[in-house]
Amino acid sequence: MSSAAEPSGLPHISQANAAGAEEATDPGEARPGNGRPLPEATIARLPVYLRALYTLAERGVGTVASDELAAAAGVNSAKLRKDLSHLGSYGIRGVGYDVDYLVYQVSRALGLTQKWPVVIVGAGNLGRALANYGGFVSRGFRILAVLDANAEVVGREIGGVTVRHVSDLEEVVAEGSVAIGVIAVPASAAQAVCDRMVAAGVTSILNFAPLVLTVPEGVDVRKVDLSIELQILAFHAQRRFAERVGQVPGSAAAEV
Amino acid sequence: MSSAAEPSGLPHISQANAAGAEEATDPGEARPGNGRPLPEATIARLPVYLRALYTLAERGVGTVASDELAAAAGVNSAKLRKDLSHLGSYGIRGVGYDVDYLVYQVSRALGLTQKWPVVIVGAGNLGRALANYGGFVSRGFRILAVLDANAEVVGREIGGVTVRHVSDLEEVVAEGSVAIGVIAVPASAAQAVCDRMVAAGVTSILNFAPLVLTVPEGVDVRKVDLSIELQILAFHAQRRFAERVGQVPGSAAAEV
DNA sequence: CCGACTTTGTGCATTCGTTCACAAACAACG
DNA sequence: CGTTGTTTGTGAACGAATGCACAAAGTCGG
Repeated sequence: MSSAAEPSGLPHISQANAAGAEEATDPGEARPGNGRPLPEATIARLPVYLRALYTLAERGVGTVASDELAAAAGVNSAKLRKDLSHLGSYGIRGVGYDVDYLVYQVSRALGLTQKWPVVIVGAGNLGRALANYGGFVSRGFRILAVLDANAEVVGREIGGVTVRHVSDLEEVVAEGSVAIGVIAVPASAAQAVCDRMVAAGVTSILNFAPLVLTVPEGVDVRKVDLSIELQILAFHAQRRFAERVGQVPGSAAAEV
Repeated sequence: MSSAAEPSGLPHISQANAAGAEEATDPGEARPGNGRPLPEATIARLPVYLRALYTLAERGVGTVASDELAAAAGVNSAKLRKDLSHLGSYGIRGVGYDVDYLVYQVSRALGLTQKWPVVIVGAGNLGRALANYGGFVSRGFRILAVLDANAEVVGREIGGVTVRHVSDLEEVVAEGSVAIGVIAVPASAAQAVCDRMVAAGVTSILNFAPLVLTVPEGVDVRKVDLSIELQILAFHAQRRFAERVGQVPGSAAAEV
């Protein structure tokens, strides 16, 4: 239903595919879709585009112009075009982008055409939220195991898998060739879990614990801090109030 | 409270305070600690510094050099110094920064010297995780209410407050002069909750639902997407694997 | 009181990211 | 087949952020 219908309107797809620009190094080309560094800022936005594209596809939209997609993703249209241009030339001038095709290209660029096995350590509220999170389970990732140190929760089922004890970490990583680990434990336990992950061979770690992890060279750590964004929000709110009142905040909320 | 003792070692504090650079517009000065725009990138890092500072303070550290603090926060020391210099000149050359004093200054810059009342909508796993999250409750924020549409969870206690029905949203916002709202509901319900928050007078919204919210001018929305970081991680993991195998990206490997 | 030493704060160069504005490319239509 | 209209892809100007490297400013020991 989505956008599989609309075969006649997409001559460029077969063309682009037939052109052989898919995998092989395109000689004479400015190698746009292949071995270009791909700016970090662009990488950070691709997931947003991807989500917007999925939404459009579900709604049955077959083709989308950069203006519309940009609006749906909440960015400038010029920025969107430049971002996508780094992946390659996948649009049709005068028409726009084919939604399904772009979904595929963005997914491929992000490395989501395969399903990455993920292990989550920590089955507290956050770990449970992650395991049940749509964006995790759906495209690109497969939760191989959820681990916890608390014997209380071991054995329960969360997000389709049964919680195992954290002592199984090395075993799980080895068995499933897990490269991505998610840390959703309290800050006090995070570094230890991290060390064990690294020792077991995990090379990419997503850290939700509020502390800076120390890892050896070659291991990629990204952190999501639930409170940092809130603090940034507070900063802007304060500034807005200060402007309005002409004073430091305090009149509005502090007295209550 | 840890390093509150150390009165003799801080001659500069009284000096800085006495200098009157605290609140009033300092004439002739380049107004460093006052009405300077304060770069967005700096704002985003201040919470990280603040956390590192709290950790140091708990450990009883009274003074810290930019190198150490930078290491604890995971950034370059030059960057740290430049960031802090935007707040004012709060270090002592040859010594470093007083931890407690810097905690206060960073908190003040972020607007966290007061406790912002926050309302959380959505008492699922994520909402519960947020309500129990240390960084939320501790300094700077006070969870005024947790709301949910599910009658099942209404009445339960989460993070020190009793869950109320989402229909009380307007009432809660008005009563508590709430300026910050957190959305932790499924994507399908998020825009509706957002609209009601805005209508009730909330001007800062932290969105955990995986969609782009539409808000009128003057409302500040920030989003935390739990899966975006994971996807960025996947990208780098893919690139690393591809390099190792000598597949797709050839330029990166060739450059090294 | 002075000289050696340490660490901050910042001017400057460079890199990275954003935005504008427009030519090239394509579809649509007569 | 040519003309018109639309939208992409990108060169170029601009702005923001990073990192270097060093002078200024302070401490500390004698």
